[in-house]
Amino acid sequence: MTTDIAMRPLRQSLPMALLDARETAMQLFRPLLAEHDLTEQQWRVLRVLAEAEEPSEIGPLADRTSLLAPSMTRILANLEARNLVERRPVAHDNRRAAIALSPRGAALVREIAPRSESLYSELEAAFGTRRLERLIDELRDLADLHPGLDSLRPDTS
Amino acid sequence: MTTDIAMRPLRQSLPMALLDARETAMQLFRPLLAEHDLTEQQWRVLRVLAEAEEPSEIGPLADRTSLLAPSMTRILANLEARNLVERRPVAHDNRRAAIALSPRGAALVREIAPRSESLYSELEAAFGTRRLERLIDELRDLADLHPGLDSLRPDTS
DNA sequence: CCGACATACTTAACATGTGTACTATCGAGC
DNA sequence: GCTCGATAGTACACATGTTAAGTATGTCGG
Repeated sequence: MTTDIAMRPLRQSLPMALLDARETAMQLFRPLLAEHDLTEQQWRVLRVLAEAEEPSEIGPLADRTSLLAPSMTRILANLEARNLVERRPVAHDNRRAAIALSPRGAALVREIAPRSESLYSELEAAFGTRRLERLIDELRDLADLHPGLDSLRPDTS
Repeated sequence: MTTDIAMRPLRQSLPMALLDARETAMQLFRPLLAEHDLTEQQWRVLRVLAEAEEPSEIGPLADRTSLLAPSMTRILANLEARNLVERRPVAHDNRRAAIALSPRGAALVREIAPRSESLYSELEAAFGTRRLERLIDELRDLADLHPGLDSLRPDTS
């Protein structure tokens, strides 16, 4: 045939398996977030701010939410406009800005969090709590390969 | 504190672990695709068409690539404009269209595929071939929960 | 036939992903 | 104080994700 390539079937590739698994998991949570007009990413930001319990600068916030800086800029503009977060200056450095949950944002987190945890429990029940734990450990190990994999890329000088 | 929510740390949540793992894996492949001005999604489409060896209708193509129909419409418009795929009518049904790899698209797949497989092998070497295999199996099982999880969602009638 | 319903896309609107470029500020030397 | 390089964040451009609405065609009962 014209093509005749020896390549792994797409279904057996890791990136595709990760994508499909994630999509399955998120379908469980998306309706809950949609009730409050939150995207998955907006919810991640609110969650991290709630965990932090104190204002976070934008860079570290992007790291902890696994969002890129340009996305973070837009998301914060959105959340700020809805009065869910507040932006504050940082002492002695006018480049930086710190973000804190507003009272309204904190209230929203308090409302959603228990329902989110409840859905998560059902996921654990369906897949197995221990099994899910082990799966997450494996995924974390894989994600931690990141620095090592860099050296395999062709453009590494 | 104002917030004081009992919620799983974001780092230990399955969706976040899946996201981070996927990002790590994709960083390995993105430079290769970028050399040919292909996005990850465009590459998935080309790959599936190459696997199929015959024209695929748009719906099934969207399923096999895990892309949504609106994304597929835009991606196909792009690939068609670059002469990488061709659109053909389907007999006896003018709603449908079939998509096939063009000669140029097939050549591109032949060029990229071996290098992609080579990178994948390095990933296997770094994480462990058997271990990666088991991980993918677990992810597939998780993705297959999908129909079962639907019944847990609040809007199920 | 024909009109209600279903099917296969497509379009539209808004949000995020991704790479690049830009601005403002900061810090270290001089 | 000034300059150069680094850092924090933003702006831009294009592609995709996600949901809802729209369009064309097909199918089936009456």
